Amino acid sequence: MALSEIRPLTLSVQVRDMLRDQIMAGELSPGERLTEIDLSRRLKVSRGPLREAILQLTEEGLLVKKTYKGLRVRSISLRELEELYSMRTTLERFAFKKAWGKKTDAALEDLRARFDYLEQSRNAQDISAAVNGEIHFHSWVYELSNHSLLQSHWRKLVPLVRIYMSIHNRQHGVCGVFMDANYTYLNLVQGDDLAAVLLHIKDHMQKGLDEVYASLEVF
Amino acid sequence: MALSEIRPLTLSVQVRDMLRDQIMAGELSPGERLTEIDLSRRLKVSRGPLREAILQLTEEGLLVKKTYKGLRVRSISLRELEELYSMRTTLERFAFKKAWGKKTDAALEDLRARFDYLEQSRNAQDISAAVNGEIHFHSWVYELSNHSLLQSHWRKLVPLVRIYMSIHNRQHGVCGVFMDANYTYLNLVQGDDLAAVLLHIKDHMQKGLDEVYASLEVF
DNA sequence: CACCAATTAATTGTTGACAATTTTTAATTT
DNA sequence: AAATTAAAAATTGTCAACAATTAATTGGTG
Repeated sequence: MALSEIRPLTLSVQVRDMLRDQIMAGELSPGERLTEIDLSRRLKVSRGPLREAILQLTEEGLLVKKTYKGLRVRSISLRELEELYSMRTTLERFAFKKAWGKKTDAALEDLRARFDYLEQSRNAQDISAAVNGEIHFHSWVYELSNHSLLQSHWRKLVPLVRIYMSIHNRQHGVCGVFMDANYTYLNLVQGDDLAAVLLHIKDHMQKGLDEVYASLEVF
Repeated sequence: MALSEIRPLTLSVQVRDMLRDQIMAGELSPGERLTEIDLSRRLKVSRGPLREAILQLTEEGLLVKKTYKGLRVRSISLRELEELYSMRTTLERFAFKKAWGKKTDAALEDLRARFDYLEQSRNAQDISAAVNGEIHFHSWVYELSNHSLLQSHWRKLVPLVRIYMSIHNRQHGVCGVFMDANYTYLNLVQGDDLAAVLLHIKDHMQKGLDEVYASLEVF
């Protein structure tokens, strides 16, 4: 078994992860103005590592920064929503093309396990766990593709996906038609028809987009 | 005319751009170990903004950082090369699907201008300008697609593309079969057959990959 | 001479103070 | 009272010193 090297947890990565969680949990609302001084006081950390954390979250698209002006939690627009879904469709279809030849029994067993975890979290009404589960479920194909550049682009997308999912879940509750689509997804992937999977992804994404569109009408 | 807001040039962005240029010009060779102290002395800047610059270049994939261990200029592998080209194929085909309906005479005129600039730079044997020109030429479709998320993923890819191009050019000189492919590309884009463009991109990328593969044999 | 341990040096991570810039407040004028 | 300007407070950007960790050196031992 290959041990992955562990590195010391620097403050800046701890702060980064902490802030990311808070943003995705909605404790810092979209559009909200943040100040470094306040954050450093609340997190009990000096501004050096805090600024490094902020810089990374800015690159991830969770924060927006303007020189000498300040810092805001990213707010979302319908346009960005549409872009996110079309981008994800493209990458996920590409991932399946790359991964299809690498399917093994063990890999499929892994996917079923991820599905079970997701189902469990949704049944337990645990929003945070459900979002994590959904991400983990859909990460499967990216990992199987064994394409590290593609994986890094998927990781770049994940924070946005999480934001949108948490919005969706807050509006609709954790139970929804999403789960049916995931079930179809699981069955198709276990089958032999790559084209059907690719088609389903397109439909599934479109359905998700329509749902969140409807949620946002309220705003 | 809409004026784009200008922001003060902070040290960290100046340092970031400076370092990126040096890496892409090959003045800092792949695999080379860098120390913050040395860099801060040479750039006459304290380590604060330097570290922010380093962090960003790390996110871009130009540098590799390990906690408490140090910093290296990213080195490249054949595997990463293959990944880069397949990723770029996927994104560029997606961009064309999005952009195809937005083609106008003005946009095509713009593309021709980018082609002319590229041709000029190559004829002048100016490697740096040629790489810039190639990037600018291929950025056209991403800009036309009007898909900002896609554009940000393309920007994420650009630094790697530049590295590979500069390697290619150093081995082959600035004149090569690339230019023929670009000419075909230009003509196809001016035509009406989207499918032909998509197919050409796949072929073009494969050709570029094969060429660079051959270059790397020497190593 | 090779090998190991302890010590020293060098490097990265963190901190608090200071400078540059922006925002807010207060005073002044019309 | 509204608008303008000047002072101040607050915030972001930068710096230099200190702590934590790693790499290099030295000295001893078989």
